Amino acid sequence: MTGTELKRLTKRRVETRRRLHQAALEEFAERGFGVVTVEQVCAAAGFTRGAFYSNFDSLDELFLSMWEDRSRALLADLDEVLAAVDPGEVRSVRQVVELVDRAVGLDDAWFRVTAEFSAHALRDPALRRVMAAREEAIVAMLASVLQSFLHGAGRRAEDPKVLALALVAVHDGTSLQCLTEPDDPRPRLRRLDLFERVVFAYTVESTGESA
Amino acid sequence: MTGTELKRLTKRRVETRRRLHQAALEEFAERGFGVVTVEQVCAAAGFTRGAFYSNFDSLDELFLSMWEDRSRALLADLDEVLAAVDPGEVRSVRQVVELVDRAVGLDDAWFRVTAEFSAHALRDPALRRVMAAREEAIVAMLASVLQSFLHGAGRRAEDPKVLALALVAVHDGTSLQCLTEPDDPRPRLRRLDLFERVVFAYTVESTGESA
DNA sequence: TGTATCGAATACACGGATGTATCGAAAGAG
DNA sequence: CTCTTTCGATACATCCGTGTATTCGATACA
Repeated sequence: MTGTELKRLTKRRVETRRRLHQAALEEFAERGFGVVTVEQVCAAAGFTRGAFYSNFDSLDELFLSMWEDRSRALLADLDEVLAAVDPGEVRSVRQVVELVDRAVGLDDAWFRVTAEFSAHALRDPALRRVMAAREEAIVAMLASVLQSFLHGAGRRAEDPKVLALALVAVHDGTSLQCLTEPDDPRPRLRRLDLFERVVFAYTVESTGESA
Repeated sequence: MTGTELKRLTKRRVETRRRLHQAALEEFAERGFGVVTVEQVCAAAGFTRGAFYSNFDSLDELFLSMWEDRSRALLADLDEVLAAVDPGEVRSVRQVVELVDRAVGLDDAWFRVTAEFSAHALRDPALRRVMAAREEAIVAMLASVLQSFLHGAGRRAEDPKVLALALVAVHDGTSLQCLTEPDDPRPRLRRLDLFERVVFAYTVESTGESA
């Protein structure tokens, strides 16, 4: 695996990469990138380094690949879950907030890994672009789904994207607070409350229908 | 420097530690913890590793020491700056927000280093406590100073600490957005806007005086 | 000024992670 | 079923960072 030459993605290869991704996620979450060695990831995946070097050039590449992959998967999941909701059943802003919060979830391992990814991205323009692209995708999805949910709650966002950006920022900031005090339920409650107030702050009453 | 034995802090020692702290901040911000070696930090500080091992046990210890030290210094600065403001001159929420935002600033290097510190803290209970303590100090300071500023703007927070916690979360989340797109001024503007709306969302009109 | 302590420089030994080159087994094509 | 290709395992050479033990200069103190 040298340079940018594309290897054919046979079934075996795909499976190997999948297991390495998974192992990388676990190891990086548990011990942290920069501490974990190639060999540790391989061991956790049940391989030797031969498999690794046949699939990736460096730990950095594996990290990026893993993060992008899982990032996509999570976004797709979120999209699916929210698409399955009947917008007609949403009656209040509080409901919207709880719905989205539940759908997003709060995965400790993933947040840890993402925190480190962010830290790296702040130093690497290429990674920054990756992060920016992902955020844009989230914002776009949120914006559209929020608008349809808020309709049922009798509200309308003036600029859905700005609202979505605000919610993402709040999500990031409060996640850190939640996971810094993992045994304390209060940050979770404050988070929901803040979500709700922000939604109100960026929406107006939508004249027309609603409860 | 083995174990927890306390070396007497002579002038020379203090100066050496200061330079190592400074060099660590720069190197970690530039290249990232986990990539930087002991030797690189020492070189950046104009020392060899002898000085390092005479003052610290490991890079981790230096990182923690440096972060705590600077963290304290920044908080003290912030306190000083805000204490110098005449609360009587604050007339609007917008002014409060801009004041605090200006005082906090947005130091790229410091944010990078803190991002990595957070990532580590999510894995290490001892570091988590350090972070929590610092957050508490910030919140306490913000809460008190906000209350006095808001008074001039004709508003009053029901629970100043909750407001402060919300603002800290918003600050963290939006900082990431700002530094992810360093050349785009819009995140900065959105940030101020979000601050302002959150302040309104967590305060009520204070009957009595004000403009 | 002489002496003792302190602190940073230097030298060295060790471990361990990386990446490559080679081999053998398993999967896939005809 | 055979032949070919692919891919992971193994072995090896190399490099680099660490931490310690020792030295030597500087600084404080009497």
